[in-house]
Amino acid sequence: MTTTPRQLLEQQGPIADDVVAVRVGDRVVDLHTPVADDAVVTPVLASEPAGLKVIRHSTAHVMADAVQRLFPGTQVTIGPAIDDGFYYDFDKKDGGFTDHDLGRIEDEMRAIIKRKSPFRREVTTREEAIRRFTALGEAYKVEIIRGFPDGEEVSYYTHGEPGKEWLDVCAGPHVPTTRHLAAVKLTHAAGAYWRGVETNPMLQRIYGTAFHTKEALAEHLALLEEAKKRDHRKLGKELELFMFHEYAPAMPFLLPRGTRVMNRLVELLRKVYDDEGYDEVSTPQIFDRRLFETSGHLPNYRENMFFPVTPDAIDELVLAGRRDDDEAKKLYAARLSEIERLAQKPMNCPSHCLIFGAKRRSYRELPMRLADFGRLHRYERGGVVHGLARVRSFSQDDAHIFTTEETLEHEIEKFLRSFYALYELFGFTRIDVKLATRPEKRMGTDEMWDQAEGDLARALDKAGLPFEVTPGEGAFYGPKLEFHVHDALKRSWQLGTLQIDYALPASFELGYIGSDGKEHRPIMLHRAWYGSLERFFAVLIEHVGGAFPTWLSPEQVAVLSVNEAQEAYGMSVVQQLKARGVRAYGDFSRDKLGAKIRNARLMRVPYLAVVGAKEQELRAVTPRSQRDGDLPQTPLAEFIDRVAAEARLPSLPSLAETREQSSRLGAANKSAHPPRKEDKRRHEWRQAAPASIPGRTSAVPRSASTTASASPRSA
RNA sequence: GCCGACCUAGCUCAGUGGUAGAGCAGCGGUUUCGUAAACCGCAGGUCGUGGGUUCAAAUCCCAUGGUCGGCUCCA
Repeated sequence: MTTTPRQLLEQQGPIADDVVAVRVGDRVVDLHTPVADDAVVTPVLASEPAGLKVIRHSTAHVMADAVQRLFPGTQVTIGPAIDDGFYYDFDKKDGGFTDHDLGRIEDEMRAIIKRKSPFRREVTTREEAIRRFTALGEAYKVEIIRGFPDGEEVSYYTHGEPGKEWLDVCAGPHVPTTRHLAAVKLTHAAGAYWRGVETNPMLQRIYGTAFHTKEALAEHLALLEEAKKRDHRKLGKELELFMFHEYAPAMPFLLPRGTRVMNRLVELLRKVYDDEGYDEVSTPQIFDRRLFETSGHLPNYRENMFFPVTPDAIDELVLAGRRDDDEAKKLYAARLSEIERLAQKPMNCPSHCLIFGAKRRSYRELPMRLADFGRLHRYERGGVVHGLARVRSFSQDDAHIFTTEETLEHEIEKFLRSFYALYELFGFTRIDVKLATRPEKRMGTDEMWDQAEGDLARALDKAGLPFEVTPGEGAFYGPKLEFHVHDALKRSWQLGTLQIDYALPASFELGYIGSDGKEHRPIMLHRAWYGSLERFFAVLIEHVGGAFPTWLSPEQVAVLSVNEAQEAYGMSVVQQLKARGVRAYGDFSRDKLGAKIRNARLMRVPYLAVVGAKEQELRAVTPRSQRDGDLPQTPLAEFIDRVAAEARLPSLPSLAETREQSSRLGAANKSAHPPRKEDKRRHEWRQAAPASIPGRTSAVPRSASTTASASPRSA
């Protein structure tokens, strides 16, 4: 094979400037990699995703080159293209890279790019490559090459002026020359373990991004800025939804406005629970350790648990420690173990097993669905906590379903249908499904795991849901279905989950009497739709940019007076709204109307109702909607009817309706609610389905220039 | 937990060895005003905390808490 794609393309005519590689079958290769003489090659353009990937990977090489020029002695490791850019990991002798360093590196990269040197590919033997990189002092590269099978060819790439080429082991492909690297930006530096293993040395990673044009790069950076404005931590502070304090790190305080939203989220679920046969329970926070020995949490989950200690236990330990005789040493050891006598619950499942096991159960009681909004505490290491999305104290829409083999499949189906109906209601359309299989640390037999993993995979197939298998990521008691949704900055968070558990019913020796009069063991499902309420709240805040739909909003109407003469009328408007269950407040301060509007808009109040002299006289209001802007003056009674209707808790479509939906799960952007019958007047209000969240259009204030761009999906 | 950065008034941020600042919010007054910020004044900080260096520390050094970006780990 001596023919290059460049030659093949040239036979078809001159090669366009923006061709960075070619596609041969499924492979993307560069223009100078030899291919079969009769290969069918199609150009890969700089602007298409595959082309951008080539550009970014090539940029990573140039960055590594720049780093080694500026910081001699720094070793290179790996540097792949990733979703929105690339990174390269370095072993730098004296600590990490500063922001100042990043600027210098970027300048150096521009200088390298300006020289327009070609990327060249060479092939050598494994042994020769090892010799070559050993001579360069690149220990990590040598380790990588040693990992290749014996006798395998090794390709490497160079760029740069002759005699000063920069060299990297690499499968490619790369752009023809550095000329194609038009727009480059280094974003941040961070530590990363070599090969991602915590016990390996910490390397220094630089993240960057690159595009085919400067305009595309600028657009991407603007998008990131826009996304940062939706960060739930920022909005949580601005909108007074929640706060943190260093006296309770990573444990959120939900403020009045945030609590109102959360309560609505829970109210909605309680209604669904009623429809679907769940029974809510409430269980203790602190247990004797024996519970978690039985459940397997102590052997498998201890590192994530808090252990409360009584003052007696501490005092006795201190006293025993003060004495210095043999008996005291024995006493001390005994007291020390007492310290861990109590444990704060990290999950609800053990309590629910106790409830199930508390009396003789009949098959007639199954499926038994126990729901629990109880607060959980999990010790999380300092570096992993993240706003409301990863906390140490949280609650879940947790429920455990005790079921028979026969009804298991039906229960899973029911879970999936309601899950998708719920998420569609909130406007989440991009949901990644993962099937997490048996971890190393686990309970139960392999047969149980085979069974449970198979059950879940079959249920997904039956629902027509594409999913990814993540081996070893399951819970210690059973495999998990995980439902992941992205935040504003495209970080993916697991929200809902469904887990099949054969292990805990066995550990707790749970049983029920079947219709045959014999004792049988139930199967347990652990399930949550929202997952952690706090995390769901975080993702929801970012999804809607702080502008909640009316039914969820902490305040639904702000009544604004034009001047003090309307205060009495305004107060009566607020009272009448409240009487109809609408969360309303009045702003009768001496501010100008413009200022009142600004304040209410900043707090994302869905409806403003302006009352001036005209409105007072006509018993009317002039509304303005967060979503639709100014609305015509409306009689008060009509306004109240309208808002009260929109403020009501939405209902999930019935199971029959969702059956149809579940067959098109993942279909984008369809409203859960068909448009209602509208009369003329309603039409003026530009009715949208009240329950669906307009995340893509009005989630950020209208004044923002790139309204749609803040959506994580549109990037 | 690891690597790096950051922490100044309620919030957003200036201030890099020599007397702690601004805007907004708050409070007091003036203004009564029609769709995104009226005007004047007042008050507010042992510069996260604890040590150290120095004649002198918000500023330099060490420790510690918290936060942020990643890594690892998870709802």
